[in-house]
Parts: sequence; C-alpha cells; structure tokens
Amino acid sequence: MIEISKILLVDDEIDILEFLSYNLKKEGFIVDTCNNGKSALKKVSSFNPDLVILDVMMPEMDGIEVCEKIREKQRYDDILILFLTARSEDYSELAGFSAGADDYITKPIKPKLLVSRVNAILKRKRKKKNDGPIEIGDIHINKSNHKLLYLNNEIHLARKEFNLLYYLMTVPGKVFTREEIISTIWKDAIVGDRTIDVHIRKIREKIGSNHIKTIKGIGYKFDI
Amino acid sequence: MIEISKILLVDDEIDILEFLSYNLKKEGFIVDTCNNGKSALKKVSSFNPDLVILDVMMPEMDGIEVCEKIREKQRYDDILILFLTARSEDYSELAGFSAGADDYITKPIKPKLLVSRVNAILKRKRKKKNDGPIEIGDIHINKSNHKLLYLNNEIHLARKEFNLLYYLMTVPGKVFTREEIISTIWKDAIVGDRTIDVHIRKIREKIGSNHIKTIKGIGYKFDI
DNA sequence: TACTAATGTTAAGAAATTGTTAAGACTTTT
DNA sequence: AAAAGTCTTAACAATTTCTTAACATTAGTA
Repeated sequence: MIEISKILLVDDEIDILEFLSYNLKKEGFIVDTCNNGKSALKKVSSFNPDLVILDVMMPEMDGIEVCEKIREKQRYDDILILFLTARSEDYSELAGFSAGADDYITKPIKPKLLVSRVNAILKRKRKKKNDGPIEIGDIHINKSNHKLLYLNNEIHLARKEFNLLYYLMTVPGKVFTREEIISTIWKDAIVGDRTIDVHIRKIREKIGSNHIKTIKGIGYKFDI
Repeated sequence: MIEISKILLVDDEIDILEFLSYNLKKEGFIVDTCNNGKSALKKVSSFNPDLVILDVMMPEMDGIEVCEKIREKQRYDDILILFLTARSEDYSELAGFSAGADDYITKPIKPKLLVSRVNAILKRKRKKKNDGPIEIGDIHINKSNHKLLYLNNEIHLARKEFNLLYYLMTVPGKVFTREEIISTIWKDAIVGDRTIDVHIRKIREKIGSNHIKTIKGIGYKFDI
C-alpha cells in the first residue's frame, strides 16, 4: 500500500509558501497552503493533513498559538507539527516543543534539508502508526483499524481506553508506572489521581480483570 | 549513593569550551576539555567520561569521525555522545545518529537547554543501567516487570520488600549496612529500628531464610 | 555461664494506594 | 440543537502495605 502524505503549509509570506510548496510537491506530497493562523485551523479539519508546517512568526495568531490550538483537540493527536523559525528569532525550541511541536527547521531553508526532515518525521509517524496488530491469548488488538477482539467478539473501547490498553500490550509483562502511562496517554495534560484507575476499570469491565494487573505503588501491567 | 557524571567537551573554539565548561561545572558535573579529535580519543580512555559532547565541525578529524571511532570500541558502548551543530550546517541529525550519537544540540547554545538535555540524557543512561534482571541460583528478579521467580514460581513482594531484595541482590555477597539500606530504600524518611527486620522477615518468609544472612552489628547480605 | 546488645517475631492499626460509582462537563455525531 | 458518547472528577469504600510496640530469641563476650 502506498500512502501519500498530506502537508499543510502555514506562513504569511507568499514567497515562502510557494518555495516550500514547489519543493514538497516535487517530492510527491499533497500540499495545501494558507497564510494565517485562523484559516490554518479550519484547513486542519477539512484537509486533514498528516503534517502541518507552521511559521512561528505570523501576524495575529502566531505559530505557537496555532500549534496549541491544534493540540487541544485530541482528535488531532496524530497530526505532526513542524515549526519554521528564523534563526535570529528568540523563540527557543523549548517554547515550540512545549506547545507540542514534533520538530523545527530554521530559516533560511535548504530544500534538501527540508525534504529529508519531512521524510524523516513522516517515517517516524508511520512506524509509530504501523505498530502492527498485537495478539496475546484471547485478545487481538489492532491500532490501524482501532479494533479489539476478545474471544473473537468485537469489543468497543473509547479512545483513551483503547490507547491505554494498546500501550500496556506493547510490552506484555512490563510494569508501566503511572507516570509513564500519564505522560504517554495524557501527554502534558494534568489529570487527577483517579483518572487512570477509572479507565483501567472500564477496560477490565470489557475484557475481564485477569489481564491487567495492578502492582500497588508502581503501576499496571498486561499479562496473559 | 551520589554519582557525579564526568563530561568530556570537544571543540576547537576555546570560547565555546569555556562557556560550556563553566555552565556544566556550575551544575556539579566533572568536566574535562580538549580541542581536537585526536586528543579527544585519548582522553576518552584516560578520563573515562560518561558523556562526550562533540562539536561536529572541527579541523582534521570532525565530530562524526570521532564518534565513529569511539563507537568502534565495544568497551565504550555505554559512553553517551552528544553533538553540537551550528544550525546552518547541513549536517543533518541523520548523519550524527547513524554515527552513533545519542542526541544533539544546535548552536547558539542556551545554557538552560544544554543543562536540561545533559541531565535528561544522563538520566536515561542511569535508568538503563540500573534495571537489568538479576538471576542468582533459584531466584530471578526483574525490576521491569516487577516479578520475582523463586524455584520457577512467581512470588509476590510488596514494593518495599521488592526494592530491598533487589538492592541486596545487586551485589551478592556484599554486606549492606543498615544505614546503607535505610538511605537507599527509605531515602529521607525516618523509621524505627525494627522496620528493616520486619521487611527482611517477610522476604525470608517468601524465599526461605537461607539467602539473606544477618551480619550482626553490621547489616545484611544476599548469598546463594 | 550469664549478661547484654542486637535482631527476630507478632499482631494491631495507621498510612498509603487503588477500586468503585455516579454526576456532570465536554466532544462528537446525528 | 439534540442526542449519544466520552472523559474527568470527587467522594467514599476496599484493600494492601508499612510501621510500630511489645516481647522473644539469639549471638557474642565478659
């Protein structure tokens, strides 16, 4: 299966948009552009890009803000975000990364570097995404179609439940600490103490309580 | 136990060496420097650093090459390598990572970012180093899945019990003093005299009393 | 041998951690 | 906009873990 990645470019300078667009299209990507933050947010939902390349410096809404807004919606969790920053700008990487960026490129942009970065980052995503189906005992879980089979019955899990179970199943037997779980499933969000437990409970309700074991004081693990 | 990490800085520009050295020493690291690739290789074996920070661009032997040479020797496998690259340079991360780097930082370097990266990378190393499974005789203990196998039966230990046994098993035969044990397992908490004993007892209850020996007046040790 | 300091043993309950529910806020779909 | 689904929280319950205190036993040694 060949997948062609969709890239949304956001910059207020038309020249740069055209330059980037030209170079990326040449490589076979599907590219859409816009020149301000507001329309970027709209395009994110309509164009459904795999990667958004954002200029940090823009009038009205800057790149950081756009990034944060995108990250607010969980449903855009797997959209990649790459920042463009002028070298002289004092936006540190830190600001970008803490807003949820996946990578950044400094201007002036060299086409080769741009393309290799974009490829690298998309490859990472695919790898992550492709994390194949996992079958353990009577449980089959498949991330690409978001399906869980338990004793050959299809079981519906909400998104967080699914991600949590899948995460635990990536390394069966390993104890995932609460910290690890929070930082993976909830990213930077701050959630209460009982939130994990409630999700674990819901999963246990659906697949029985033998598979997910509590290691008190440490975390949870998936066992056969 | 406090570990102070040793860092070797390699850069041909004296200014940068001093800048980095100053900032890292301030954080409590032991720092040594040198200004070319050749002497770097020598210092790696004499100074035995935990982390080498390498400028990519250097006359004669560049950072990539130094990195590759270090990686050739297996005995340096657990030395961490961090690259410094000027942003404009066209060395992509890719080249660095494929040469065996663990991370990279772009110039201009911000002290805060530098220190946080260095700490992060060293933490990773420590974690990796400290977590291996230990098998001694009929006892297998594995921190990552928090499992204790005794005569091939899985035995449940509470957290403190587990940590205590694991700690004793890290150096079989060594006598750990009560002080050492308290400061490792209980950190700064103040606990009564009998607390250790009670935990030792519970462990003995589960794995028999032959393995943990009391050295009266001193402490405990794990023996086969 | 008898004394003493150190460690072993036990059970109680204090403290810490996790489980359970249901309410309501928030999202997405219809 | 309504409905359906999802997520988080708070309060409380249940459970496990940890520490303590009281007393028993042991090993070392005077």
